This record gives sequence, structure tokens and C-alpha cells, in this order.
Amino acid sequence: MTGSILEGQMNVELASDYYLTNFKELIEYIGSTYTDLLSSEERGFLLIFSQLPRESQMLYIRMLTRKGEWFRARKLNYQEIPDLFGAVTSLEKSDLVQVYPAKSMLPLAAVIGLFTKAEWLLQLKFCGIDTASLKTLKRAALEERIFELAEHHSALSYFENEILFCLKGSAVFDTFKLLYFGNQHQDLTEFVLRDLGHYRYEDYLINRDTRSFQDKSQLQAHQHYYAIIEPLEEVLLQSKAEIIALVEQLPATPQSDRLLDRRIQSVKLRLARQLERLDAPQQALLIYQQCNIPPARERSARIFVKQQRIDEGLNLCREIIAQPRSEAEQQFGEGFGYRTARKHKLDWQAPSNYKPPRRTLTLTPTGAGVEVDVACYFSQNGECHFVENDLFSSLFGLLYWEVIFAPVKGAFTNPFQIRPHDLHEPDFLTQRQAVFSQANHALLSQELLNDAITSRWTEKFGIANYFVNWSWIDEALIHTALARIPLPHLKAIFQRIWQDIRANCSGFPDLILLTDTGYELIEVKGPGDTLQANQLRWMRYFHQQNIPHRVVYVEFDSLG
DNA sequence: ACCGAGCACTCAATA
DNA sequence: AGTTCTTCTG
DNA sequence: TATTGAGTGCTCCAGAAGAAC
Ligand SMILES: [Mn+2]
Ligand SMILES: [Mn+2]
Repeated sequence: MTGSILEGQMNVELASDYYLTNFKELIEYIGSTYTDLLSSEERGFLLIFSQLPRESQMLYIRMLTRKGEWFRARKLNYQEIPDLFGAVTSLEKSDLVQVYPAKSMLPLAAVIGLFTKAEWLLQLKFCGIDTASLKTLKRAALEERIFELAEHHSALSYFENEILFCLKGSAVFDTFKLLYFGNQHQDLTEFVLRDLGHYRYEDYLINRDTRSFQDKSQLQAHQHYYAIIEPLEEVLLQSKAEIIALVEQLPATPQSDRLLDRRIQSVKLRLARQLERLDAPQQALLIYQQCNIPPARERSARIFVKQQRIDEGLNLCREIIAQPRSEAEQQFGEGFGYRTARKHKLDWQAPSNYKPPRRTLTLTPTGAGVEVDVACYFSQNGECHFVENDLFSSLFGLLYWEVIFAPVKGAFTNPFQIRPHDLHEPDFLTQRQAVFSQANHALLSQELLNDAITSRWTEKFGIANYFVNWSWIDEALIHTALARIPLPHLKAIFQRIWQDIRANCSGFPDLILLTDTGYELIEVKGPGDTLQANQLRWMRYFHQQNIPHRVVYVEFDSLG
């Protein structure tokens, strides 16, 4: 079961101007829905670009989708752009590309990345520098050395035979991408992957009169955020001072734009967590106090207790228990509060301590993975499949397909969404009451459910859906599973997913064993592995709902 | 990947 | 001189 | 010995060509 689910439709040929078509589709959307948020430069771009010769448009996009802003003309070889210099001339006139003829003097930082190590060593030799000691340096070290040497050898960034292009206006396109996708991680490759058949997206209704960004200040807030976190990964590797400096740049939280708020808080949590590692708990605490998403309070409580501020730690646990933001957080408050209180001889209610049914199994490893080995072992009792989260999540996604893709205002703004924008909002279902209750009709009988899910399966096969993993679940398995799992069990499981989609799509047991008479959900634990908190929460729920489940602890017998 | 998620593996510190 | 990483492509 | 917590690694188009090691 490897490779893409859509492998069958290989040999898709894209039109030779595919990237121009895609680019035009993107900016057409910007022009039709966002002109009022654009700067004059951005509006100007739309106009100027539309008037460029076709090959100039194509060259511009080629450059946009390559790395960096500086290019050697000789490295831009495209058969669909036979007259490179003709194409670039219009771009230069429109101020979208700056052309630097050979023998120009350029800042070293601009050109350092354009040449290979071998080329730089040659250049160094031309400048009369002895390269013997430089040849063994790694790329990064060599670049450093070149910068030092350039102080006294200005000719290092002088090239006899290189025409260079510098791309302008890439920030404008960044804005367009952000407006189009609503984020900064999707780009033009989405079009290609879709058209190649790697992904297929649901044909949901995109409301042209609803959009992700309502006004300019909202757009600017998102851009500001992305600009600040640009060095995030680097800063996380640096020391306290740099991390704190980055946090201080971030806007105050919580804030009213919920999407942006979550992004900012997630970054704050990461930075604070790193401050903990760097032994700066006080500063971490200050950041956690600006956040209301988990695990901000959990981390704070841990810090308090570590600092022997037991009262404050326990008070925070009480707050968590009184108003948990998730079951996970509640479970933490109860457990950590109990352990801490007990250690200090204080009163605290013991948390529920469910122990799921267990058995141990001794077998010889085949190398395919413990879960597969155990599934193999249980095959003597029936069909046993390694499904983890995929089975129930996929059933959920199939049953509630129409709910997920219902044309609610603002839910869909571009053709590359695997879910509606507001999937995790608390009012998600109240916005979709009618489709929701209609989907639930299928839960009235086994036959209706079977029909609903299998017809959805054939109708939607391969279409991207947040909940459905097409590559791991086959139709036969769905069929048997639906026949064996009683309706009340499925209802209970789906209900818990709806309660907290983000948290409850994970933690399902590894295996499902389907026997002649029924089924069982089995979590496999190899030596040294233990139940994770989310796995235990599901099992506690299974217990309450009489859903058959078990943990199988594996010991290996061949290892001396 | 909506600036990681989800899982198992490994190790160390507790009780 | 073979292997691994990066970049580009459709 | 079991439990807890922390940190790590793996995968997320696929394949080609070039560059780095
Ligand atoms: Mn598992
Ligand atoms: Mn397992």
C-alpha cells in the first residue's frame, strides 16, 4: 500500500504554459476581491503585469518561483522563453527586474550564493589570492572567508562575463499569496500538485463576496506577524536574550482575530518552552501568562512547583479543573495537582485512575513492526487491521462529508482547502444545524449508515478531506467494520470527536480485530512503551460506553 | 504542516 | 569517486 | 519496578540534475 492513491491516473501532461495560467488565476482573484486592500504599488502591479508581453510574464513567474532575488542570466534557460533578453527588457522597463550588465560592481552579499565553490576558488585566484588553504573549507566557512577577503579585494564581486538580474516586487506577490490562501505556507505548487493528480480537492462553493481579510489593518497584522517570525527557527537555536527580544516584538495576546491569535500564541508557547530549557523559568512564566491556549497553564503550574511555589502551582491546578480548556488540560490539573499535594502532605482529590484490560504476549519479532506482528498473531481469531486513528477518523469524515463541506459563509475562500476555515470554532455545528441532523439520520440504522458511507466512498474517492485517509483504509475493511461495530458505539465515538475535533482525532488504538461475532480495539505496546494520555482518555471513554478494548503488552522471546 | 502533528523510541529522575 | 543534500520541475 | 517527564526521530509528490561533502 505505497504511493499515491491516485497513481492510476499517471501520465498527466500539463500545458506548457501551466504556471502562467495558475499565476493569472491567482491574481485574477486578487483583482476581483481585494483591490480595496491593496497599496498603489500592488494595484500598479496588476495593471502593469497584464500589459506585459507573454514571455516577459512567463520569465517573471519563473524567477518568482525560484530561490532568492538574484540570478545569473546564463542560468535562466527555458525553452518556452527563447529570447531571454527580449523578455527581460520589458520587465526592466516596468521596473520588475533590474538588469546588471557584465563588469558591474555588486554587493558581495547579492552574488555570494550565485556561484559554486569551484567558481569562487577561480575568482579568488583571479584576484591574486592563494587558494591552497581555502580548498578544504566547507561552503559556509569559505563564504565567511570571502567576506573577510573582500574588504581588501573589491574585485571579488566583479565579474567579466556575467549578466545578472535582480527580481523586484516579490513582496507584492507574497501579499497576493497571503490574500489568496490565507496563509504563507501554500503557494503556486498547490495548483501543480492538484493538476498532476497528487491531490484532489472537493468542489465546494467559494463565495466571492466573503473573504479571509476584512480590512487593511487585518491584513497588515498578519503580514506583521509573518515578518516577525521570519527568523523564528534561528532564534530558537540562540540564547535567552535573542528569544526574549523576539517575544517582545510579538503583539499582545489574546487578540480578536482568532486565527492570528492562535498563531501568535503557538509561537509564544514554543519560545517560552525554549526559555525553560535554557533555565529561564521566570521569563517563560511571563510569556505563558500572556497565553490562554494549552499547555500555557500546565507549563506555568510545573514551573511554580519546580520553584517550590506550591500554593501558586496548586491554585493554578484548581483553576484548570474549574475551567479546563480541554480534557487533556483537565487530566493534567487533576493528576499533577494530586501528586504535588500528596508530596507536600496536603489534601487533594485522587484522580480517576482507569486501568484498561490488558494482556501480555510473547512473540518473535519479524521486523515489520510490533503492531503488525500482533495483528498477525490475532489473525487466528479473525480479521485484524493496523488502523490507528485512520479508521474512525475516516468513517467520521465520510459520514459527515456534507457537514464538513457545507457552503457556509466564509468557510471556503480558495480551491485548495481540505477543510472549512472554521472547523475548530465552537459554533461550527450551530452554523450547520440542518446538514448535521440530516447526516445523523444515517445513524438510525445499520443499512442507512452502510449506504451513506459506502456511497460517499465511491462518490468522493481520493478527494482530500481533513478526516479521511484514503491510502490506509480500504472499502472491504469499512464494510466489515460497519457490520461488526454496533451503532451506539459509533455514535458515541463520533460524538466525542465532535466535542473536541482537534484533540479527539488522535489516540485511537493501533488495531481493530473483527471476529465473527464482534470486534475489539487493541493498543499494542512494545517493551518500554506506555500508554499516552490521549490513548488512555479514549480507553476510559470506551469503558464508559462498553466499547470492547484492550492493551496488549508485547515481550520478545528471541532476544537472549 | 495553517508555523507541526502524531506516534514510538530512548533516557533519566522519581516513588 | 561514491553518497548525500539542495534546488528545480511538472 | 512502574510511573512520569523530557528529548529524539520519522513522514508528509516524485524524480532529475547539480552541488557539496
Ligand atoms: Mn500506534
Ligand atoms: Mn501502540
